[in-house]
Amino acid sequence: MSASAESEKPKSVDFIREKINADNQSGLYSGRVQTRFPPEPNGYLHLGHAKSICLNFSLAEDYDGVCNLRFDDTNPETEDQDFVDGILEDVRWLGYEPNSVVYASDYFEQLYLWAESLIERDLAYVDDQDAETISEQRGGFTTPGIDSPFRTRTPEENLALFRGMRAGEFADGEKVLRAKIDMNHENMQMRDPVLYRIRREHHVRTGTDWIIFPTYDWAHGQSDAIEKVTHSICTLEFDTHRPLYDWCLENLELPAEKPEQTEFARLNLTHTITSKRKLKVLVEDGSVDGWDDPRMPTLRGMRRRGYPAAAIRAFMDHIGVSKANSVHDIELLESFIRTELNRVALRRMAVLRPLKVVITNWPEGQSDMREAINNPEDDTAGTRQVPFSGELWIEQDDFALDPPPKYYRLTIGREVRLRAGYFITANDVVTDDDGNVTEVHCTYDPETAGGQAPDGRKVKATIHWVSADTAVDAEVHLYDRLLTDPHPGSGDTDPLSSLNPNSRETVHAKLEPALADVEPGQVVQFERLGYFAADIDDPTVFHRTVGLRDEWANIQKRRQNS
RNA sequence: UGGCCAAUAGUUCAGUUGGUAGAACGCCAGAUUUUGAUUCUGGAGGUCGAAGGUUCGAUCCCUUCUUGGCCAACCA
Repeated sequence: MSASAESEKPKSVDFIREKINADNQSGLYSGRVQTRFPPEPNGYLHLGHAKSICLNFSLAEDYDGVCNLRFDDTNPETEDQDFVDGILEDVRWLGYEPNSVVYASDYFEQLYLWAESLIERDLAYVDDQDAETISEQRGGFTTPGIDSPFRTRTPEENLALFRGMRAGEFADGEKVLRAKIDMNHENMQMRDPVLYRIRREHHVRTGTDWIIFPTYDWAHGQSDAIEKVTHSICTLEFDTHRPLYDWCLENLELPAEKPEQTEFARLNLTHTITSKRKLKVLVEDGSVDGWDDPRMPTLRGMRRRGYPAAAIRAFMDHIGVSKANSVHDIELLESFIRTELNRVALRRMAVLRPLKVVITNWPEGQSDMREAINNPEDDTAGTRQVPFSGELWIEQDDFALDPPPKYYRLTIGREVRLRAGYFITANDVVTDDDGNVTEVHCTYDPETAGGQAPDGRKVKATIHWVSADTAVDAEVHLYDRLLTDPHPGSGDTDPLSSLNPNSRETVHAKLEPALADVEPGQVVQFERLGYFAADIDDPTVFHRTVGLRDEWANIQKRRQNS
């Protein structure tokens, strides 16, 4: 996974690497490259975070640098230990080991001291007004702000008040510390932003030690500086915070060269939302089974679904980084999933919608073992024995009484191959009262054991099957897009309004016996159907990770459209 | 409404220190195939958002416009 291994042809350099190269050239950080992934532990990680993780960690790898995982735990209201644990687990699952795991809350004392030094230099003041008033005074894009009546307090007064805030002399919300910058600044972020607020809330790590908490703007750049981060990568919406990021750092004594913030466009995918708030709604209203539901774009959801971490990394590497807002097609991600799984997944046979086949010339009561290849892409995967008998399950789709044009599969009078088995010819059917086929009667050719005819005759189709007497029953979940709208939330619609009521279909499948032994979480290919992941908790349940490319489906679609 | 960011095949991105463009995915066709998969080969598909300007020459530089995104939380 190292940069040198996969960059045979000179890969074009993105704007972030361009900047790093320039910084290395100028010696700004003496060649050091340090990044960080800074999630707030208030939810589980999703695809959007994955882009940031891959970017930050691969930057560190490429430049022989360092990347930390830093929990931005500055707001005790929403944060939770479960999220801290879950995030660390997810980062490791994605394939990255942080240089160290750190917390913004580790720096609360330093941050506090720095705030006092700001006050001493008359660069910050305590404001007694409430949030609403402060917001009103901030003005608008075209109207200037208004100075707070408390803006002129002396440093001595402010220092005493700020210490009182820390000591618990004031109620929550009664006072805040604000930077003293410019209430007329064209950038709203610079109109005396709030640096500290009082919040008597239990903090996951500091408990009740602190009742004043730094805001993002006061904590983030300084945390970067304390850790000696060189390149602080964040998403586009923080670009207007950059002047504030710089202002804070320029007014403090730093332990190293000042880090610099660079913004990139976040990842958007068709049919997908990556808003933590919206995902939470889905979890809470029961639209999905939880944060790790296989339909969720969370890392836990994708893991349960069977998405290989390597495929997610390859996808992120492929889409690259830019400053252009973009919506990637989820099919592109899926193609990376298929490419990876095609390489590594064991082939097995499973029938999702079973139709009984009786082989009328099969010797009564005899059973047979067929040898099947485990993975044609990987010789070392070997073969396995699959039991065969006179009663089989095949896919309902693989038999047609009245076949459409170009249908290659089984129909009356036609011979097809059972994969790794025999050639069979359909002769007759049994139907129920409604005329549905419930059983197909076939004859097999004993000469075609293994799937080859000695006389060299060919068949058009090879279909999969499972012997009825040894079949393993399983519940299989088939997934469709969670949201039918390719661009959920566009044009002021509610992103969740296109929730697909049929995003999960459960079928009762028949599996070959070898599938009773899969490991929890293991992904296998059900031949001709797709890739399926054994559930992490209950490996008798399978989730369809992604289907195979399906030329037959395209043919039918085209026929329908014409 | 002010500021910032962006605009190149159907989609997402490369690219050209200014000489009219490439990849991946998708689509189509052929070959191979005991998965209608994989693999391989080929193909279709672009007035490089618009209008002006600078230049021998602009997709690239400049101006204006258009379109989209973000920003006015004691969230991050």
